[in-house]
Amino acid sequence: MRIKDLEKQRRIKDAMVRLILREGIDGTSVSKIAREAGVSPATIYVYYDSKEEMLAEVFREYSRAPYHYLMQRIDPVMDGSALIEAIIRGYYAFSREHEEIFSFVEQCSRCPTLSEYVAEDECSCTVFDLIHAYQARGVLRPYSDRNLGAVLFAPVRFLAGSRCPHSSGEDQLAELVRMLQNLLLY
Amino acid sequence: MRIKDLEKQRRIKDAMVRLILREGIDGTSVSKIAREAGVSPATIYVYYDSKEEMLAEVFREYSRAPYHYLMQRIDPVMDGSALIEAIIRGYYAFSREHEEIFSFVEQCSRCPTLSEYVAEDECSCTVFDLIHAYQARGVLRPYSDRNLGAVLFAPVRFLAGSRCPHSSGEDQLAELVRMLQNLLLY
Amino acid sequence: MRIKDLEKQRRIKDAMVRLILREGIDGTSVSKIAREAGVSPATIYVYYDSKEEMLAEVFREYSRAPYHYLMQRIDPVMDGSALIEAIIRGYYAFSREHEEIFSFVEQCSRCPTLSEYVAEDECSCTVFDLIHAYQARGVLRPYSDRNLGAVLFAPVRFLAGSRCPHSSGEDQLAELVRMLQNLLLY
Amino acid sequence: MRIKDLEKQRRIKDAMVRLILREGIDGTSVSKIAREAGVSPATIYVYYDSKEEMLAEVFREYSRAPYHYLMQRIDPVMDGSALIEAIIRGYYAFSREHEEIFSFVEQCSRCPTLSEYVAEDECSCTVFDLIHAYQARGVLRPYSDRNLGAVLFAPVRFLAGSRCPHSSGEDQLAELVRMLQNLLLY
DNA sequence: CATGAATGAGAATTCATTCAT
DNA sequence: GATGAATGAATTCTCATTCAT
Repeated sequence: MRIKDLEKQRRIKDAMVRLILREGIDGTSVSKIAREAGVSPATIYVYYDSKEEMLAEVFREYSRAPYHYLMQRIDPVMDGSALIEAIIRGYYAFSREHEEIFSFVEQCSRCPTLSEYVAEDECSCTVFDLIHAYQARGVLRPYSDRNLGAVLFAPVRFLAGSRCPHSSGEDQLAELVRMLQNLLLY
Repeated sequence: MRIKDLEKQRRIKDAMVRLILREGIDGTSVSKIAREAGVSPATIYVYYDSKEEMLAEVFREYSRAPYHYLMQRIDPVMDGSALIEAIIRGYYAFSREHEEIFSFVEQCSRCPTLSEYVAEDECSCTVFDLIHAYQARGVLRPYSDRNLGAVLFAPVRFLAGSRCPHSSGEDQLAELVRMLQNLLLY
Repeated sequence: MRIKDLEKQRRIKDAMVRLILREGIDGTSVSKIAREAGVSPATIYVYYDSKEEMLAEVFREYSRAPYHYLMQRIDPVMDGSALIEAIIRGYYAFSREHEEIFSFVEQCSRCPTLSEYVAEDECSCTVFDLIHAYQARGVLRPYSDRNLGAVLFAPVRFLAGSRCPHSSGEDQLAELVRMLQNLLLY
Repeated sequence: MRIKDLEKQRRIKDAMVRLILREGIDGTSVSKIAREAGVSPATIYVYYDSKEEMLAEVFREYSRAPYHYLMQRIDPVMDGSALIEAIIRGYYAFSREHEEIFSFVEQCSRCPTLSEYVAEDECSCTVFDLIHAYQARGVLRPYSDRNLGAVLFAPVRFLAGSRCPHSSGEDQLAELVRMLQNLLLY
């Protein structure tokens, strides 16, 4: 027997995510994925039981990705101001550097049949562990996790999603950082 | 004759939006819409040239809906604090009362093939006209429109989209209102 | 709209039955049926909800066919001897003249997923009404319906199914007729 | 080594026959058989050249099974009456005790692409050798083999195949035995 | 205007089989 | 001998759309 080719599975996953960025979840078929990945449609079913399961599984996996990326750019000795800046900029940077993953997760989150596979707050939990520490030290105001998530991540998602040509992304982001520092720091 | 026509078109629109809430954009076909609306598939093509155009047209129309709804609940003589509360609560109320429309617009916004049909800021422009007035009067801080939109609407969209059973929506919302009042008012 | 073409439905049914005679139930696919019928595969789904339902429906319909055919060749004033001969020969004649239907029903009857759609005795009930009359008049021995069915029809089915080149079908049949006359008449 | 091989082949055969009872010949695929047998699909091709050949080979083998079973329950010193009873009851008993094999053979017999692999009369030849002896001794009437086969086995096959809940199988069978004794004995 | 019938193209998935180990 | 991976071809079925009435 041939051993399972993890490299092949990666190609399938990448192809899927790339296609979904280009053509949307509803424009992405198993055969297109197969063609893009350079395998036979049947091969995809060696790795996943169905299209739905494939989406769900990859969705689950990639949901954590931005927060993971984020955490690698955060140093726990930062002061509160730097922390907020790092979160905002890190999250935004991820959306730029991993556009396909970002768009993929966004689309899955909005899809009624998929959204229930992933609980948003499980993905971001390590970030919140960190935030809780800053709250405990009296650096960050003690807002609830959901609202913190709402004001920290949702606005960046919005900026990332709706590209606006007549405004510099940098200035935009800098302003947003300031706003959230005002809001969240003592 | 005219009334009957509009009535039929409305049934089609409603059916589509209802279906998309239930089964997602990629689980919604023309025949299903026709069945749900109680018309023939062919009839849909009397009113729209193609599925894509139908989605785009209704997307365009409904994109404005939440902001329109909002404006009806706002009185220009409110003070800044009440204004922010009205915006947050109004937007949230819309997401509750018109769940299908809300979910439909969300899904279309994330779909690469559809999102370009609608420029987000055109939808909310009347709200921003109002906000500009409050900014001019020195009531609201002079943040850029994009960031204002980002912090006012995106967080509510997030709360509306990710139903969280173990937290009172009301408390959540009240806190968010306070946060944004702190952030945006002088 | 075009009106439903009963002629087209007949072509589909005929094509299916013909194919199943030639290639067996497991060698018969929807596309093959469509090609044989000269329609598009999709058209088949205008008339039937699924392949399974199509088989079941036609099976149900054709299960009665041999008995119906039989009854048309029987005259209630026949004596018992002639009745038995007419039943045997009529049933056999059907198997010759409608080979595809005969084989189709046989195959469906043996298929676990289909056989439950049709109760054998409902198909032959009019024949048994007749037989009961002859039994009541003391012409035919009062054997149970199931065993009567078993000895009247099953042997003919067997002869019809296993073509035997080195024996004249006619002599065979004549002997079988005599046997059953001996068995069933007083 | 040898034992292991035969044991594996047996598992494959059993799995196939079991599946065909449950899901019909057209619902039975090589992979399903492999899963049911606990082997790899590829392993099946170690023992058989193709699916078709596997079916044919097992069909050929199992076609003799009921008659073989039968012969073990028959004592050549029985009188004619007992012989007939033994044949009917033995054949019926086989259909009960080896339901899968019985159904498998039935399905294969009706399948145009398989039926030609097996000549029915070769399977039952030892039974007919016996019958011929009884005929020569003037115990059984000298009907032709085909018609004898037709009235002895086909009716039992019919009873075995169409389970009838509202009639005792035992009474049914007893009556059938009597009928055939009347018919075949002097 | 309205429609059910019809369909070519394509969807997801499974098939029988072969390959590489 | 035995296997899981891999696949081209085929499966059932749905899709968006058009046609004829």
